Amino acid sequence: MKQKISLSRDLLVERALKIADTDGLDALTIRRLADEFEVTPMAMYWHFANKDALLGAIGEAVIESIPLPDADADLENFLTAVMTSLVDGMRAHPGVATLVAYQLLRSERGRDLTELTLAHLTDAGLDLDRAVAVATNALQIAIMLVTSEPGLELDVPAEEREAVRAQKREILAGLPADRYPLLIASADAFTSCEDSEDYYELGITTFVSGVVASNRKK
Amino acid sequence: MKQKISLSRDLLVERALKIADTDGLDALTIRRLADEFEVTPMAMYWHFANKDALLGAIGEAVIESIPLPDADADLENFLTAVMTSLVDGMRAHPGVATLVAYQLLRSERGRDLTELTLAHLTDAGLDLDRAVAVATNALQIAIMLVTSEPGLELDVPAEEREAVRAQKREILAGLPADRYPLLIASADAFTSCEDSEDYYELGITTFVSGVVASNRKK
DNA sequence: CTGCCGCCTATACGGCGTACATGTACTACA
DNA sequence: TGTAGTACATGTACGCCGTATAGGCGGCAG
Repeated sequence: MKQKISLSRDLLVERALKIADTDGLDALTIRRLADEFEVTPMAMYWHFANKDALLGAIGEAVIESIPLPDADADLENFLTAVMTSLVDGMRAHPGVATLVAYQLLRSERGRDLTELTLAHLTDAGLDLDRAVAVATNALQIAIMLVTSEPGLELDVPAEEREAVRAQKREILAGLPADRYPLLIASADAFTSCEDSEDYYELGITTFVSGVVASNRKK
Repeated sequence: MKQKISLSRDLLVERALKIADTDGLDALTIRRLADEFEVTPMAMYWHFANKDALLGAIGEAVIESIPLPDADADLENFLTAVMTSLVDGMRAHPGVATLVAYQLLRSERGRDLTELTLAHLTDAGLDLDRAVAVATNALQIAIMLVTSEPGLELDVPAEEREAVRAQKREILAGLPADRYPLLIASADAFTSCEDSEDYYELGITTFVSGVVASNRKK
C-alpha cells in the first residue's frame, strides 16, 4: 500500500547495485536499502536470508551481465577476449567487483565462462590442474585490475579520495631527490592513471602473453 | 599497574597482527584488541588516532618485514625475486595482505622496493609511465595471489571454510556432465590447491614472463 | 465467514567505532 | 617537599550496524 510497487528480489538487487555504484559498497546497508523503498529494514529479510545472500545476488547479477566471448579463436585471442569481457562487465560496477569471485561457480554464466576457458587452455596443451590454476588466476586478475585502478581508490569514501591523492603527492614531493629520483619523477603516474584504457590493456596483455609464453616454454 | 607491561604502539600492532592471523581481519576490533590487554577500548585511542591508523600501522609492519632483494640481476630474475619477496612476506600474515597496498609509498621499505623496481624496469627500456604501471601491477598481483590462494578462503570465518568448500564440491558434482565435463573433472583443483608453492610459482612466472615478453615485443 | 499465507512492521539485543569528560600515577621543577 | 604538568587510562554515552523474535494485516481459497 505504501510503496508504489511491490518489492522483489530483482528490484532490491537493482537498487542495491545503484547504491553501491554511487556511494560504495560500505554504504550499502540493510537499513539504507530499506529506506530507499520507505520500508522497515526487516522487510529485506523476507527476500534475502541475510546480508550475505543479498551480496551474493549482487555478485551474480554482475557476472550474469558478462557476455560469453566468441569461442572461435586461438588461445591468445580468446584469453584476451574473456579478460576484456570480465573487465568491462565489472567496470560497470567497480564497487562490487569483489563479490564476483565467490559467484564464479555458483552462477551459470560463471560456469560457462570457466568451462569454455578450460577448454581453450587444455586444447592448447595445458594439463587440467594447470588450466584450472590459470583460469582462476585470470578472473582474480580481472577483478584486481578493476578494484585497484589507480585514481579510483575504491576503499575510500569518495569525498576523501582527492585528499588521499593529495597526501600521496605530498609524500612523494617531500622525498630526498638523490635517493628516490624515479619515485619523484613519477608522482603523477602513481596518483592516477592518465588513460584507463591503457591501464587495462597493459594488465590484460601482460597476463595473456605471460600465459602464452609460459606454455610455449614448457 | 593492572597490566603486566605498559602498552605501546609496537606492542599493540604485534598483538593486533596475532589476532588477525588467528581469527581473521574481521575479528580485529578495537574492543577485542583492548580486551587482550585487559584495558578499556578507549585506551587504544591514545596510541592510534582511529582504527584506520591501527590498520595502517599493521600494513606498515608487514611491508617493513619484506627484505629488499638483490639488485644485481637481469629484469627477469629481479622481478621474480621481488615478487617472491612480496609474496613470502605477506604469506606470513595473509589476513592483512590487503592492508599493504595502501602503505606502499607511505613506508620506507615500500618506497625502496618501488624505486628499485622502477630502476630495473626503466633500465630494461620501459618508459617511466609504463614502468610505474608494471610495478603497481606487480604489487597488486602479489597481494591478490596471497589473498585468494585457493582453499584458504580468507573472507570466510575459518570455521565455515570447510562448509564452503563442501558446498562448492556439491555444486560441481551436481552439474550436467555433458555440458561441464572439465568443470566436473577438476572439482578438486577448484576447492583447494594441492601445492601452494606451485600455485605461487605459476602466478609469479606468468606475470614475470608476461612483462618480459611484452617488453621484447614492443 | 474463516483460515491460511505472503509480505511487512515493531521492538529489542548485542556489537561496532568513537566523541567527550574525567581520573590517576609519575616526573620535573619550585 | 609541595605543586603543576604530562602521559596514559577509565567511564559514559551516541549512533550506526546486522538480525532474532513476535506480531500484524490484506487478499485469496475453502
